[in-house]
Amino acid sequence: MNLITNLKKSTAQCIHTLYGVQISFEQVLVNATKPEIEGDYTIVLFAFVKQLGKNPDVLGNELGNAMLADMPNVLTQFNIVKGFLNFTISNAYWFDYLNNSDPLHLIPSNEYPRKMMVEYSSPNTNKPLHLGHLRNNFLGWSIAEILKLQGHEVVKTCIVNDRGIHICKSMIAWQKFANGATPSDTKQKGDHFVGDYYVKYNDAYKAEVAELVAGGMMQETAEKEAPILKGAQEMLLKWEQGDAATIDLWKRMNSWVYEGFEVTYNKIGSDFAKTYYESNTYLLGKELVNEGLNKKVFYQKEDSSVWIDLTGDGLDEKIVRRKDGTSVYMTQDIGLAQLKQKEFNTDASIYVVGDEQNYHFKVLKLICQKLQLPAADGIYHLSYGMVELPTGKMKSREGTVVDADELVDEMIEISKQKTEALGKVTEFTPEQLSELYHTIGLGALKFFLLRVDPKKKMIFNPEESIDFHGFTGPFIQYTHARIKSILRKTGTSVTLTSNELLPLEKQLAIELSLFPAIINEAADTLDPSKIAIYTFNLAKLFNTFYAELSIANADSEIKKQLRIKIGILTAATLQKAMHCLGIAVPEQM
RNA sequence: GGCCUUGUAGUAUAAUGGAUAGUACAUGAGUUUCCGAAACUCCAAAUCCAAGUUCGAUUCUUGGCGAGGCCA
Repeated sequence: MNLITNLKKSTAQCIHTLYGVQISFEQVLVNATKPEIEGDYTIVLFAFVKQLGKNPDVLGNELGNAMLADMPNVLTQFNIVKGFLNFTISNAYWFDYLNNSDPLHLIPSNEYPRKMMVEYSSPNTNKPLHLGHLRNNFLGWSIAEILKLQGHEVVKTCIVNDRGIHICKSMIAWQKFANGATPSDTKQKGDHFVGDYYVKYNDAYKAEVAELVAGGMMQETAEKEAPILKGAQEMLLKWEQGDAATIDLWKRMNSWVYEGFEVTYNKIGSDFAKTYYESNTYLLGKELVNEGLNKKVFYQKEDSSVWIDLTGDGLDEKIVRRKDGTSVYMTQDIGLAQLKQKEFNTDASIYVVGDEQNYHFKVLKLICQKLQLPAADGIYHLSYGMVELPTGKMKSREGTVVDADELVDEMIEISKQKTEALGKVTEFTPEQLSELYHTIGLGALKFFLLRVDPKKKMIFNPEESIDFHGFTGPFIQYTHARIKSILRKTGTSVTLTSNELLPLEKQLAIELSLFPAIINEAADTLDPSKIAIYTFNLAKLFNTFYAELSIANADSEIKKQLRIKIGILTAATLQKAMHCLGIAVPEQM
């Protein structure tokens, strides 16, 4: 029951009755009319002009009149400008829309709910979360909420990269340099504590390499022969053999990291129905390789390594088992995909992973399809761009990362300062205040990371603090708080009686009516930035409306009732939309 | 070397092939006796280059230049 869809259908229908030509309603282009031109919605005629061999003005007139007759209660008039057919929508339509809209049911219920999995976050247990992880976490959480709002069932999962040579590096550094120290000894968060040893490993490694080179060794050889690297490699072997002491140390250090992660996840609001650990899943997929060989999806080379030939699909040949029988990342991922499918049986599975793995996921999906794994077609890669510094890529090895915990704390601190400076919130308890600072600080941060198209890489300048004005989270939070403040004074029970709408009132009704379509678009394209942009436009429009027209002191009681309803719907829409971005909106700020 | 992504005002961003390329920050000029100024109003400023397809190209195609990534 969406107006734009109805306009498209009517267009297709009228063209059919007028000229006997069948066109699909989806190819009709309907836009919002430019503000300078009279009308609300515009149909672009050019496409049909050619197809029907008609002059645009003649076609526009015939089509316009036919559509007026077809939708008499909705359309009041039309005009034609240079091949654009502009319709004015009746006030009665918008009045009905406002009158019938329920702030608790802004999104129509879904006739085809599905079960979807969103896998996101993917932390490493050798370092704390950084800004790139935040983008990942916010995107994953947001997509999950958007899908939920559409009525789907969503399972959030996380795969933790808790094994491998990089983990052994921080382990060996801890053995060598820590003297048995623990996070509680140094009063550090466990993930930061372990991350520091990862950095220490790299410092020691560099020093050892330099020393070997000074002793006359070739740089390349030195990089392979550094004792601390040898130690880490040995440790990995022991880990794989199940050596008790190694496993103990590994468990101990990982538990420190998980304690730290939990604090961060709580603070930023990430949660998971199930967490998978690579240490449990890295051997998965082995039997799938044999199965693939039997099905002739894979083939074996003379050295007994196993491959898949994807050249027919425009890709390369890809190895799935090395000649020594060990598996590769791809094999594990196929195995994990199968396991997740067994455990949750979802219709679709969305992986939130950086764009450096675009190729990997293309291959993963293709292999799963060729192996005919169930739901292989439902694999989607939500690919997002790197967050870079003005100086280039962030590297945790070199300590050039924007730490997630530090950034979050800084944002909370800034929101505290700004709130105190404005001095508007006076009767809050200390607990309420600290919750408010958290809401605003995280709102600014989340909005900042989600307002950009995910696939674009973004540059973050730590020197410039994240804004609180303009296209930002706090701007929208402020708009919401202001509406709520007014509604507290006017009350929220309303009866609408008049069809008359001023231009700004109508514009708001139009903007509000777009919300369900925006949610669908964001879900279809896996792009929360669509919602951020919409939310900003709605808030901005309301602020203009608010500056122009009084609500509580409206000229008449009729107008007051109408504007209160607009306020109620705007606040509810802002709240829902922001929730989709993982951002809370305060009642006061 | 092969493949993928990307290039819009000083900066950051938007635009299913459609009207005069939208918005924010920063800059400049204004708006508080009235519902919350974290707000509102106004000024100035941009599609990397070249060809092609089209009634129409920021968008599609090809080539060049720049940035980033993946596979060896």
